[in-house]
Amino acid sequence: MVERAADPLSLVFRALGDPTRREMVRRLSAGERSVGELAEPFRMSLAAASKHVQVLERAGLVRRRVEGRVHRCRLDAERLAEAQRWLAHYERFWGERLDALASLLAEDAPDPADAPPTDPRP
Amino acid sequence: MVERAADPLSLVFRALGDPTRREMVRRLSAGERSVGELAEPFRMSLAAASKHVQVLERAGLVRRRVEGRVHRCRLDAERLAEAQRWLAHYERFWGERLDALASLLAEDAPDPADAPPTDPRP
DNA sequence: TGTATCATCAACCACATGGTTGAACGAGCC
DNA sequence: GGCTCGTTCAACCATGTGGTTGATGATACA
Repeated sequence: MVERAADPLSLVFRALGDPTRREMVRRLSAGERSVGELAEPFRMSLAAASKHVQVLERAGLVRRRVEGRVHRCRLDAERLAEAQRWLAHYERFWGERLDALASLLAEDAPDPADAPPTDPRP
Repeated sequence: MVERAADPLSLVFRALGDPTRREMVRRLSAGERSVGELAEPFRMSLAAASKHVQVLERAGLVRRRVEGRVHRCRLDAERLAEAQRWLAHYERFWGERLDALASLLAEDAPDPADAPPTDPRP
């Protein structure tokens, strides 16, 4: 096994595949948090929480600003948006309502082929 | 380490965190496919592809109908929609345009608190 | 009946992941 | 200087993941 390229979209989806990290994202959506603040609600060591933050950071979901000895994290929603755009291609399968939304989106992000995103094959 | 509850949303995001499986989802969006057909584009054994299909199935993204000796798979988009709804709570972070879409959605799925989804804490 | 076909299962391998503890590092503060 | 605080690092452990090969089980077909 080799070739573990880890494309950005996979990193994002995998990062969101853990409830601890989703909760961190949720709390970051209310504003900046230090690593310690992010760790606080969880019954786990600070080191473990720190690793979760690193996963979010490597996925591009979180940016960090070191300020003295505290690391302040904030949400970077661009990757979240990419994940949502990937999912948006399948909206037509769960209702017309969302479909309308998709075409709204298509206006400012004109999608050449209206086909689902062709994720580069491995 | 125990307690690996594997909540549905985590299963969905983790299932989507692999390009092979995303490509399978993309191909399923064009219609039903047998496991063999799903495996065909990939340079991997049928057994490996079959495991990918099982991951999608356990995540609730795929449903399977056994018909003689072939297993016909089709996309079940409901879980995709759940993932998209989770992401939709963060739309306001990447632009007003999508925000409008979110409020459209809010009409038929009135969100009691307009706060981000509070994923049950571990 | 035999034989090919579609798919899974079982065992295995290498590496990733989520957690721990203890040590280390860098900043602030007395 | 020396202490504390916020955070990471390193080593370790158990389990999950993505792949392989070979055997097995049904089903279709000659």
